[in-house]
Amino acid sequence: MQDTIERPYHHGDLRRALIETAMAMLQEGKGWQFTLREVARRAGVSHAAPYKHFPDKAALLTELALVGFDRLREAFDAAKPPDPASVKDELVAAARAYIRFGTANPALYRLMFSTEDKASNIHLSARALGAFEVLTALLARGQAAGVFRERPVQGQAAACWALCHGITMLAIEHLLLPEKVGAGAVEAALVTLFEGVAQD
Amino acid sequence: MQDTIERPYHHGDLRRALIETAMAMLQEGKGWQFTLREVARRAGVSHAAPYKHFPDKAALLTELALVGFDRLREAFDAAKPPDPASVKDELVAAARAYIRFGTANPALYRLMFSTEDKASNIHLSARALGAFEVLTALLARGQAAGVFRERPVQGQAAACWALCHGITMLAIEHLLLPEKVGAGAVEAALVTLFEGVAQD
DNA sequence: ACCTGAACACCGTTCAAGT
DNA sequence: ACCTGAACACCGTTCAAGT
Repeated sequence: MQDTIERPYHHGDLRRALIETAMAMLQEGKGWQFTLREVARRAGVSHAAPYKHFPDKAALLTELALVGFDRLREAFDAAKPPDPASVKDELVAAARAYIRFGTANPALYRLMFSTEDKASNIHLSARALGAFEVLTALLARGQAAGVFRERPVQGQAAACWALCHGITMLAIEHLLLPEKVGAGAVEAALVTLFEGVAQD
Repeated sequence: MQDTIERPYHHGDLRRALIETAMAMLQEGKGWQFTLREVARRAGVSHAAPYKHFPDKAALLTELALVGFDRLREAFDAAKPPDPASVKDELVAAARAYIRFGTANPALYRLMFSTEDKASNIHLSARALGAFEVLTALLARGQAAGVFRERPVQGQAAACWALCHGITMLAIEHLLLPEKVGAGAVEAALVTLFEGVAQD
């Protein structure tokens, strides 16, 4: 939106500005291959300034991924159906929210789930697995209610996560095009998943 | 294995040598971020020589991905159960072979399914969707035999593909660690998938 | 405490020139 | 036809020096 911001010698909050600028560039197209030097340029500082706030580019990417996981959680919360809802509806809503988040933010989603270009994935896996635990809790409730098949929850959760992750990734890479894979492939895939999870 | 090969001014088959060297470097660790200059170095030619065989680095990456799809198909063929086998066994074998291929060749698999760093994905999507068609044929046979639920095959195939792709990707990124997600999460996830596909 | 400017060791890519 | 060497316009990262 805005171009270089006018500022004094000291940028008020350069760290935040760098994150925001980098996030904008990430979404803009070329993925995480944006240039640290251009981030600095857009933020209106010298190309060396970012190194006072991040040890290297990988650290900035990690920061972006963490923001991504926060936003994913917000998307979940926003998608949660109003209170008296069946577990099944909750699962459906969560799955749809997940896929929508990923396809709406392809570069960010890819970054969140790729280790090869980021620093210590320890915080990242922590957040990813946080979401995973919400999922297992949901499935456990469904099993207790007799709505879902009684299977080891971890495996059931892995199936749900993997299917949603897979759909999201394939959609991002334009491999679920309707003319090849059929219109509504996403919806249909979810049906098969739910038939595997739900009690007959 | 071997270091720089001795050769005369004209490398016998530089194109093939470049592909092989690049593939080795891809597998070696740092993913597709290997350097074209180092590929040339290892192949024993100047850093400009590759440009006589590939327009740019993206083209070489595309070539590697194509080789990857060929190898995936070979893995499928090798995993196909001996002739008098149930469709169900065929599906199980194919799924396991798929996941094993991906986890055994993480960098290659990632490359095969990421558009952002490669040139024209048209040949690539063609090969990916070729595998997809094998899958739909398999599912159609299963439906005809009354073993699988009667659902639009494209959607059922999308579910199978997405789940396997998701498991593979998550495993590659070390997010299916047994201590977090439970031992045998992969097997368990496949069970849930098959329960969604198979007729009760 | 925070930022700059010059410098280092690299890239990918191009192109005239060599064999 | 195939390859080299120098050159261009970049990177990420470092570090002494400025404010």
